[in-house]
Amino acid sequence: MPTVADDVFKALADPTRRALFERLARDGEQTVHALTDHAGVSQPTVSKHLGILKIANLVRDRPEGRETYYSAQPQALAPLIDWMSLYADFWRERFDRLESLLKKMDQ
Amino acid sequence: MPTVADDVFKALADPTRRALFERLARDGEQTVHALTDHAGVSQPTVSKHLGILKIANLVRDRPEGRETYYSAQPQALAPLIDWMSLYADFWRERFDRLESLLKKMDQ
DNA sequence: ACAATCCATAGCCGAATGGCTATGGATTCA
DNA sequence: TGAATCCATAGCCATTCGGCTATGGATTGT
Repeated sequence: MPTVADDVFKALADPTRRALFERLARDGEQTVHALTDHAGVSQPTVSKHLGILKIANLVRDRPEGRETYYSAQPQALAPLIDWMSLYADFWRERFDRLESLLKKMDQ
Repeated sequence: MPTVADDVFKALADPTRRALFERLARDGEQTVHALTDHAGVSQPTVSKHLGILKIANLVRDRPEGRETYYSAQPQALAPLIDWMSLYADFWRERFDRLESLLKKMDQ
């Protein structure tokens, strides 16, 4: 059953990609070069990971001259929220807050 | 950055494993044999996947005679919620800022 | 104009992944 | 007791994955 959530789950399954996403979410839009400086892997590897994150809509790119600025798109986490909502009986409070935030941001 | 969330993300990255978890969460505790009947893969493959889910604490096994009953442990999703909540906070900040800005502009 | 920088793509490689069959121990049934 | 069932493990194989270097187009700086 390949779903929409599949790309997102797979994209976030790798620690390097999660770190890239985390950094973009925390520190805001930045270039591939800036990301590479802190990623601990080569620039082509960073580019490849960003490509996978982009397919999952977790990041967005904004080319500007010879540079490309990437930024996080946390709304792309929504499919995960949807999927987990089926099993979320336990942490109901935390979850409700998160979900309503996402819906607000989606508008 | 290998975190606690890593096992959970990796475990859920595979569609077959997600389907197993979904079925256990939806229909409750059941044997490997019952799971195999609906998984579309062989029994050893199901067992292997269950092993990975178990390492991530997403399922629990209860041997009984020659059978083994598995059940879902949705609490194991908590690390994912926690991870995502980091970005919920991030969103709320920005959202709150935007909201207050809009109010100011409205005056 | 030339040199340097940024980044994406291509191509390679070893390790991990997800599937299978074969097997065998443990249990249950006839 | 003997046959059948349940399930985990082992071992195999093809594919995917995550890293690298090499390269080259585009842009920017000198």
